[in-house]
Formats: sequence, structure tokens, C-alpha cells
Amino acid sequence: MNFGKIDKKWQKIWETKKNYKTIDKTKSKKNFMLLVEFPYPSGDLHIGHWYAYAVPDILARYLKMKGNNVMYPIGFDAFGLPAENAAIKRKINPAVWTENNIKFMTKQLKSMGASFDWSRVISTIDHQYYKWTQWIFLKMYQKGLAYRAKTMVNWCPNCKTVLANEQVIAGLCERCDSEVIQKEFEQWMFRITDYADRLIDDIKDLDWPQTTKLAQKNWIGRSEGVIVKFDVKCQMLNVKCPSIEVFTTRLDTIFGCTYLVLAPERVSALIQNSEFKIQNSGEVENYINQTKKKTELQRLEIDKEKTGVKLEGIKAINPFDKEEVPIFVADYVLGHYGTGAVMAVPAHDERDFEFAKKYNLPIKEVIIPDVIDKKNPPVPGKKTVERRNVHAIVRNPQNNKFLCLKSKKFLWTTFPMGGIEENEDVVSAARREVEEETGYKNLKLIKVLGGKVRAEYFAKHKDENMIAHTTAVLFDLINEEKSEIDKEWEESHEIMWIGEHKLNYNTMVHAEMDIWEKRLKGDETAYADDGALVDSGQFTNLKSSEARVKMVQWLKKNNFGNSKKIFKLHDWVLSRQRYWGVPIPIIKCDNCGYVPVPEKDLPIKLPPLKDFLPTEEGKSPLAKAKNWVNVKCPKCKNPAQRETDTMDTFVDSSWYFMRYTDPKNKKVFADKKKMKLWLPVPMYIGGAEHNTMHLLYSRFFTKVLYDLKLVHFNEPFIGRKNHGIILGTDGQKMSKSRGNVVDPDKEVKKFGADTVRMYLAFAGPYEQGGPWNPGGMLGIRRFLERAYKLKSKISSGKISNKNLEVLLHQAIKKVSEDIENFRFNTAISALMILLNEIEKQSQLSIVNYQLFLKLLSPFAPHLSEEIWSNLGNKKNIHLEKWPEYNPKLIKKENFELIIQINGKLRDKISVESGISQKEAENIALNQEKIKNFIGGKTVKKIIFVPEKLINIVI
RNA sequence: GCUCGGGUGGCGGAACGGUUUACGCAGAGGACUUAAAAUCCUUGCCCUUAAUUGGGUUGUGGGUUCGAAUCCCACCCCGAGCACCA
Repeated sequence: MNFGKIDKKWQKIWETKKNYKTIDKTKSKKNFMLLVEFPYPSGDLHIGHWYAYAVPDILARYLKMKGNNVMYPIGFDAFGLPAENAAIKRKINPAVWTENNIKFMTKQLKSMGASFDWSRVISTIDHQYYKWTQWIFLKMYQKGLAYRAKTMVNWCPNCKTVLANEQVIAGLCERCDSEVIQKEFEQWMFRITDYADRLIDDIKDLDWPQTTKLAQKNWIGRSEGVIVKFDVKCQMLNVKCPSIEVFTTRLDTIFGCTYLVLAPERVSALIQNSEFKIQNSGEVENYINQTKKKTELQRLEIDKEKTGVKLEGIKAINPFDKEEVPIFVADYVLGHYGTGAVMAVPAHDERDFEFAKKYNLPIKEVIIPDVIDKKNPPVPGKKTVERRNVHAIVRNPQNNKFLCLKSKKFLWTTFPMGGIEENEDVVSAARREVEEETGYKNLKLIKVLGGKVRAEYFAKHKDENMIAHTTAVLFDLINEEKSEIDKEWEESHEIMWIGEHKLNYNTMVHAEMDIWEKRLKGDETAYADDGALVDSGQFTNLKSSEARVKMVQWLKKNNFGNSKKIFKLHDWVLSRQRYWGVPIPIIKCDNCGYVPVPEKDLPIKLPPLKDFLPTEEGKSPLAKAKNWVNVKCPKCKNPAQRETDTMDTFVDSSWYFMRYTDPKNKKVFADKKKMKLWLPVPMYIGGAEHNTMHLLYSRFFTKVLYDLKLVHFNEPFIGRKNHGIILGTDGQKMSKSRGNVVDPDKEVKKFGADTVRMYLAFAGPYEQGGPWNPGGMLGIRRFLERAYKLKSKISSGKISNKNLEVLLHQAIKKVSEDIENFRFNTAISALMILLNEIEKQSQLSIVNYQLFLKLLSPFAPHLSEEIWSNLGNKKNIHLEKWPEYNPKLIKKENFELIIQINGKLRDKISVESGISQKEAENIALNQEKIKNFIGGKTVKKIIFVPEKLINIVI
């Protein structure tokens, strides 16, 4: 059978009949745009494109047959760097290169046999498209959402050019391998941070994968904290200097602040400020210059040792306790986050802890772990007492066992423990308790096991609630020598030594046990969790969360700060110093400043250019098109210049889906009525790599256009599915260097489009992707050939085949549900099972064959069309209605009853559907096998799962 | 380091509280054929047994349950994203 011929035949018929041209149905409510991410025209379709477009086509065709008015659009995201690189390398025009690629890829895309609506195809380099990209930019400019600001960019000092992130490879310039540095330039920005709150809050309404939602949340990175003002004192002049503001989410730890840290970027300005009088400004400047020289790579290095320099001569004053603390500059603090300054609390922050250890700075504990005993929680209404406690943890170094006491009355296992008396230190208290309770008196102090722990529990033996502040002390036993102990105590307690592995909250009654365990094992670290406050003035004893609320109130009242929301998300730098992009429609005039191009002059077309290499420092190659650059100012008519930067390609793709609804409109970017028919997009399928960029930018654009009342929806994509990646046969990512790239054209030539489509759908769950397995193709090909051969079984007469009918209807149900849930692999397996069964029959009615073909048609559109028309049908199979299953027909008459004994399979037996537990019991208990298994034992219990199994418990 | 996925035959995977391994690939045996390919049929983890007898088995170890691949806890490994975000 010649699959290739069949493919071409039907692709041609579909095209001439315009089968997949979508019309705007106004009456039908079932308009459905199935959106897939449009490709970059890199020149060659790879297997990933097939996965991204041919597999969702199954869903598109299914939805269409289900009665929806489906639009399955496609286009090209055609601006971008590779075209420019190709132009430089091959000395051809990027437009020519790109357009050739589009032509070639269009041909390749058509070979998939997908139901794309080619009448709506768009391309972002089409000036009728980018006219509207420019128009939207101007709208944003007018709203103040597009602005200019200085920002750091990748700069190659050798090529004297700005580099995109993709052009920086391991910190080096892609072209000349010199070290890339960060340089400040003025750039066009979008104020996406204005929308940060809405972008985060509206996520919850989206039917998106959890991972994508989380990725966006983390990317936006909202954190609610406090700005605290620290006054600064210059010691030499004894005068007040400008204060320093820090950002913190842990205001509750402020009494533990022992120094302040400023990011290097912040300090440059400070040194210039004469009011500060930093005594070691030379050393400080030196440090700042060093950090500047560090490449991006070194800065990101993990486990990098922290460095910093103290600013001599000035001190910061903690607003709460008026404590004077030193100020450091250190590059472990980020300049672009928060205020670029932090209060360091080494006791409760890992990074500060590490820094304080290195530079020998004081570590002051102000938060202690706060636990509520799950096993003995406080009883409401009982008296509550507070006390200081000590736990003595005594280890016998001979056998590494620990000394415990078991109360015979309460069945508790505890360490020797008790209250600390007044004027007694913890270690002596611990020694005393050990001696009193166990008699052991020769102990070697190892260490006090960290700070106090606050625990709330109900003390049964005293009938009161206890709030205990407990310190643990670790000893080694020197020898077995004992003093005499209290008789009564001795009788009611058992002394025992238990192994380390049993030292946990299951065995021991102490609520603090988890913390002791960690401290016994672990290295010293900061305690960074919430807890209860100690040594914190009027806030002592509060819990972290309560303290934060009260302390902000205090700050506000005393004018030392306020709460503040901070985002990780930065404003979007949209300008690129590149040729192959949309020109930014702005004119720079010496008199009027930045003047937007009047709407009537749009689009500002990209001028033809021969040389794409930038010459002037930091200028776009467009600056070389002198005739194009020099214009009259639209306002004052004096000579002026065009903006020469172009836009980030993410701008182009932030609104493309809107254009699909009205791709040829010359008056607006898309007609509102048409958008109402199709948008927002109910399902958008694409790669997980767009989780944070493209998807976020599209949401931002949509919200802006919504606020401008230009669109009626404020979220662009209601549903979203991420597809997996097809790997090489070796399970590695496909790449030319690995030589594991699969060429779809070759596969199509060998097996036909249907086989390739279906194989990809069958390989695994769509979200997961998986390795390419050439053998798997054979299986699908065989399946399709067998489906074709079924025609030899056709009988013209009526045949009733109840059994087959049940299977058919089960398959309708399964295939429909699986397609809707993107489980194409199991849908195909259901079709295979069905085919296996049909083959077992000697005859097949034409009705049943046609039913089977309809189920197959979304997966193998060409072949099913071919057979369908061979059967004498004039209309296309894809215009047929999707079959409905009959719920009455999917029930089998018999089923296999599983008989278990104690949950283990012992027998299976075919029984009538719908039998009762009684009947099932009778059958099961009378099986010879089962009788043998039960022997003489009594049946304790019988569990019956209707239509499935019976479990006999003996 | 943090977050999110995921560990099931020789392989891709199915089952997501109830028969572990559906469906497909590869393998083995057979039929057809002068022969091969294609096609069709049979088979399908490990140990054990006279026996399709019995036992084991879903990364490891525990727990919940009549019953766990599935739920809970701890650990190990693989992948992806973020990465000193105070």
C-alpha cells in the first residue's frame, strides 16, 4: 500500500475543498480556538514540531466531529537573532532568509495533514502585522507603561556590542570568546511590575498545570515584608547621617540584628556622599571594583565564600533597642532586590550566620523554637504555669547508649530532667538532676545543646498546662559510680540505657525531641524558622507571627518604617540593539524629547540594510540607515532622529493569538466582535520552556489591552497544556552534535504521515514526551495496514454481533474520554484492542466498520478518508458526527470474579454481571480450590466489591 | 540548597485503593514458502515444584488497610526549573 500517495491525494482534496477554513459562526456558541505555539522559521521542521502540531490535531479533529466550530490556526514568529546571524554568515538578507524558510516550512507543515486553517496564517514580519505591534506599543507609551531607564546589559568589550542572553555562553561572547561584562545603558522598558499583583492574583482562576502556575508565582516572587529605617551616626563628627532603609520579612528577629549589610551597588553612592565620612573609603572602593569585575558566572557560583568590608567610622542604630551596630558592604546582598540593604541577623539567617562566623561578629539569639506537644496538647481551662527546665542527655561512650528514665506510673520515657532553680546555671542544674534521679555523678560536660526551646504541653502528673523553656545539656558518662537516690523515686522509675536510633519522639515523651535529635546530629546552623521571641524587649514571649504585626505597628507609630510588598519580577527590558526586529515607533527630537510616531504613519517599516554589524558603541545597526533615521519631528518639524532600537521578539508573540481572529484587518488589530467569538483561548498547547516568559508577557499584554477597553477578556488563555519533549533513541535531547536527530521528512517518506502522527501520540503520555523508538513505528504501520485489510471481512448482509457491539461502545467511550484528557496513547491502545477483536470475527458489518473508521479518523486522517471513500461515501469522514456510545451497551453480560483470600489472588471465575454479595459468596466458597485454601479455618470477614472481586479473610 | 515532576518486564508504557505488567516493540517457538521477506498463530518477570504447585516482585525501609504500584512517613536515585530574593 502506498501511504505517500494517499497522503498527497487527500491533502490536495482538503485544500481545494477548503475543508479546514474556519468561518466566524455568530449563532453557534461552540466556537473553539485550539491554539498551539507558532514556530520560529528556523529553516527545517524537526520531530518536535510534529509532536507540537500533529498530535494536538487529533484533538482538533475530534472537537470538530463533536460539533464544535474549531479554529486550528498557525503562523510564524519570524523576527529574531538567528536570521541576523545567518545574514552575517551567508551574506543574504534576513528577510529573504526568513521568507524562504517560511515557504519551506509551510510545505513541511502541510505534510502533517493537520487541520490548520491556512487562510488565517500570520507572520510577525509582515508589516501589516507589526504595524499593530507598534500601535500597541504606542498605546502603552501613552499610558506610561513604556518608558526609558538605565539598566545593565551584556556587553562584549571586544566586539563593542550589546549581546542577547543567548549570545553569552558560559560568560563569554559567542563570537570572539572574550569575557562579557555588565554595562549600563538606557533602554526601553515595559512597566510589567505595575501588574505584578494582578498577574499573581489571577493565576488561581486559570485551568493550567500546577507546575506552570507555581513557576509564574515564584517568578513574580511577591514577598510581603517591612522597610525599616536605621539611623546612621558618623562617629568622628558625632553627627547624624542620612539613614539607611532595609527590607526584611523577618521583623520579629530585629533584636538579633548585629550588623547591617549594603550591596556594593548601593555603597558607591554613599561614598560620594560627604556626610558619611567613611574612614576606609579606599579599601571599600577597592572591594566594589573587585565585585564589579566578577563575571556573572563567578557571582552565581554556589558555595562561594562570602566576602565583605566594614565601613569604618559609621554605625547604624537599631530603632528598637537603640543598639549601635557596624555596617558592611558585601556582595552577598543583591543590589536590585528590595532596598539593596539588609539587617543581618546571624542567629536566624543562614547567610548572615556564615558571614558572621567568618568575620567573628556577634550572634544573638532572639527566636527560640516553639513547639506544641501533639501527644499531650494543652488542655483548655486548666491553669498554665511557666518554668525554666533542663534536660540532661547523658551518653555512655562505651556503647553509645543514652540514659533514660521510664516512669512506671505514666509509662513515659524521659531524660533526667527538672526545673532550674534561681541562681543556678543550666549545667549545674543538669548535673544535679542526673544525680538526684539516677545516682550517676561522674559526668563530663560535652556541650550545651544550643539555645532554649519553648514547649507547650499538658503535665498530667500536675494537672496543669506547662509552658517550658528548656535547655538541653549533653554529657558523657565517666564511670558507673553512683550516689544513693530517693527510695520512693527509685521504686516508681526504671533506669534504662537506649540506643541512638531509638532516641526520637516516638519513644521519648519530650515535645522538644525532634529539635534535640537535629542538634545531636547536626552542625551548627542558624535557626531560620518561626518561633517564640526572647530577649526582645516588650515583644518578648510573643510568637513570630504576632510579633511581626505588633512590631510593624510600633514602627509606623515611631516613624521608623512601614510594611511593603516586594517583587522579584523586574520591569521588562524590551529594546534590542538589533536589526531584525520591529522598529520602536519613537522619534527623538532635541526640542521635544521622545515623540511618538503619529498613528497614521504606521507601520514604520524596517529599512533595507546591507551591513548588520553594529559600529557605534551600544547602537543598533539601524543607526546606519541614515536616510531612514533622519526625519522631521512630528511636533515641531525640526530635524530629528528615529529610535534605532528594535523590539524584543516576545513583544511580537504577546498578542498574536488575537490577530488569528481577524488576520487581515487594516483598521484595527482585530475586530472586537470577532474577538468575542473566539477569545479568550480555551486551550493553549505548548512547551514548558514558556512557563515564565511568553505566557507571562501575553497575560500582561492582555491585561493592559483590557484596561484600555480594547479587549473584553483579562486573561488570554483559560486552559493550558504543556507537551513533553521527544528525545533521541539514546534518551538524550536531540542535537546535531550528538547525531541523534530524527528527520521527520524521511520518516514520513518511509511510513506515511499517519504512522508518524500516530506513533508520536502512542509513544507515551503527551505531557511527558519520551525517546524516539524506530521499532514502535513498525507497530503502528502494521496496525494501519490491518485496519485497511478489514475490508475483506465486510459482509453486505445484516449480522448481529452483540459481543462486538459491546466492545465498540466501550471503545467509543474510552477513546472519547482519553482524547479529551490528552491520553492519546491509551486511546490508541483501545483502538488496537478493538481491532484485535474485530479480526477474530469472521464477518464485519459495514456499519461497524464505519464506526471503527470514525474513531480512527482523528489519529490517521488520510487512511481513514481513503477507506471511507472506498466504501462508497461521498462526504469527507471528518464532516461526520462523532459516534455516541450507548450506556446500556457497554455493560458486559459476564465478568470475571476475582476470588482473594487475605487479599491474595486464589481463583478467578466467570459469573453473571450484577450478582449480589450472597451469590458471589456461595460461588466462591464452593470452589474446590478455595475450600482447600480455607482448610478448616473460620472465615472472619468477607469483602465484596461489586462487578470485581470477593476477598475472604481467614 | 529550594521548588516541582518521576523511579513498574529486555524497551516505550498500562493500571493510580482490588488480577502488577493492558497495548505496542524487541525475543523465542511454530505455520505458510524451494528459500527469504512479509503475514499469521503460540509464548512471555524471578525462585520453587511432579504440577499454571507454592512463594516473591512496582527504587529502599517503615506505617495505615481485609487488601498498597496507588494513601502516609523517612531515605536513595534520575529529570526539569529557580538559585545568596533577606
